[in-house]
Amino acid sequence: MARILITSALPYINGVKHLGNLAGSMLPADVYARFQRLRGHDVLYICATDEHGTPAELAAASSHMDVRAYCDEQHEIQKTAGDGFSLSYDYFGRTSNAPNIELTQHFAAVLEEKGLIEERVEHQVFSIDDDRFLPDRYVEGICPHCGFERARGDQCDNCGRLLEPTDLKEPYSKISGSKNLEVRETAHLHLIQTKMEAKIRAWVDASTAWPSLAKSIAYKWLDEGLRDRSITRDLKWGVPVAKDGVARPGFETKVFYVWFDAPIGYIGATWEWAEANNGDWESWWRTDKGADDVTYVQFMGKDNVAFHTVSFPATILGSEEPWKSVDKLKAFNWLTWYGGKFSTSENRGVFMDQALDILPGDYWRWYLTANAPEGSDSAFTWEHFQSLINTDLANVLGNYVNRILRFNKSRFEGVVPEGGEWGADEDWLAGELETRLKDAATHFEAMEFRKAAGEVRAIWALGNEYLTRAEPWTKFKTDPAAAAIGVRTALNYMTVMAKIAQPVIPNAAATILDALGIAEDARDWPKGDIRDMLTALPVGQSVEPPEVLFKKIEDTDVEAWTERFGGAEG
RNA sequence: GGCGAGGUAGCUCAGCUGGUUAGAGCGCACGACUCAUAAUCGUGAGGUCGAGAGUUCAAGUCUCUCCCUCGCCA
Repeated sequence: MARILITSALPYINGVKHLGNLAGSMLPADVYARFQRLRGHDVLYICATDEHGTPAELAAASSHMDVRAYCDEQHEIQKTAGDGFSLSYDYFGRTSNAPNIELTQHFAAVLEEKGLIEERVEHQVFSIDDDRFLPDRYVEGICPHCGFERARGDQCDNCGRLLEPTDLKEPYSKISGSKNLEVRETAHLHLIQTKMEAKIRAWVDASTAWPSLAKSIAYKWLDEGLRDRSITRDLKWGVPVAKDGVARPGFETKVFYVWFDAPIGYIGATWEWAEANNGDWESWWRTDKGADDVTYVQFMGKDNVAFHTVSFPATILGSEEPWKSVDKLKAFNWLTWYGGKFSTSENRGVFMDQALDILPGDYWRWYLTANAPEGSDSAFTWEHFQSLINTDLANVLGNYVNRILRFNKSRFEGVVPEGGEWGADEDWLAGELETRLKDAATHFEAMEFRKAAGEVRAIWALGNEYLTRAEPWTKFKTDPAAAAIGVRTALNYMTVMAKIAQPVIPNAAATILDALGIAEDARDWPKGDIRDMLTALPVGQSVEPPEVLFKKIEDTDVEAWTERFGGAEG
């Protein structure tokens, strides 16, 4: 039994995530976690909301809420949405909670001891009316180069030149529009990443279990040269710049910058899990305290790769403490909406809560796994969604369950029938299943989700092929015993179909296993002798057809959803 | 504008370090079957791999140029 630590990129607190976010980190992490649990491994799947930073403050302000209260509310909303998709976090924590605050302050202190943090004075724009320092991109004004009127403080959208906020003519606050600004000196802590470059490069070189997408992004950053980056901000909402409860002199009104404390949240959330479950978080994160046998797997979208391959490692490696660092890293491309990006304002795309309004989580889980944006960006379309759901879930899987259970009910009184001899058809089925089962496990293990889903689908289809060969409905007329072996094998096969479906569509799989009377503790990934697998159900056991597993998506549904959420014309 | 990703059957995508008749699923056509959610099973027709040039005995798979799409910086 291996110990596997799994984290999904932390969703930002600001609003419910859309399907692309789900597809690119939380869902595949969950599928992988479920698969590894079924394999009997000791899995810890951790996620959390990333709560600090200016966007959270502004969103709270526009909702006329205290930031903490806003985050409390949003955290619950995201937790609920995750539950709706059956995301099986062992813990869904918060970067604003005490463990993360303590850890963030700890890392800052240790990094400073190692000479990797320096205090430097910067000039930043302060908005008197907003009563706050403005991040560069929240200052706008006229570009000194091209005269564009809404240039940002970091760069001009029109001519593309990089700018400093102080370059802008007639600058104003993007937050309030106020022109009552001034430049103030403010000291900030900087992480001296330049000193870490060689160490990080060596670490990246040594990381073999990363896909090319992750490696190339990491090298791109390293090749361009790391920069020393500010890790504090003049904000109220965040991890206080303090040590042992005492604020650093001159930093009483400053907090750590969100990019520094967010990834530490993986560890913080594990600590939260430990407190809630009487667990030992250090045995997962400290290689000197038992984590040396842990395999750590991270899931993220491609926008997050640099933070996980360079920035966060700078923190971890820089501390020179025995922290666990990532072993396997799975990065996803974008799920696009008809080839373009999801957009709230333009009514393009579906958000997690809306998706659940329409259909249960399993439908989405199947589509997003079978169509995961692994090798390249992948386009969501209603038409594609409709065809995958109807074919794979309703017709191939759902109909199989229905046809065989109903046939069994009308011909064999709804119990696993007795009689008949294992024959050539059963040998054929067992042979096919043996290879496909291995392939499916291999693909799940390798985190190749499209291929894994494809193999699962192939195994489902195999059930229908077997029935075509066995044709119990024909044999029943002349030789009920011959029909019985067909039905009995088909029922046993259904247990395999459902068990391997569990990582992707856990609820539907549970419904099927319930119908077959499979005990909760007997639902692990199928293993052992194939023939045993296909003869395990006790003869005489009652099996009842469940309600329709998956309803079909009608053309009228697609029309209505296109109208509501956008589509080809959106 | 800079950077990145990509352009492979009607659609969504696979194609590792170049090498037999370029693959899958969906869709489509035809056939079979009738237990089942008009479901299922079988067979088949569809691409010369964005365009051009080059390297090579051999290129979708390497090089260059161009066109287009998408994303990030914004």
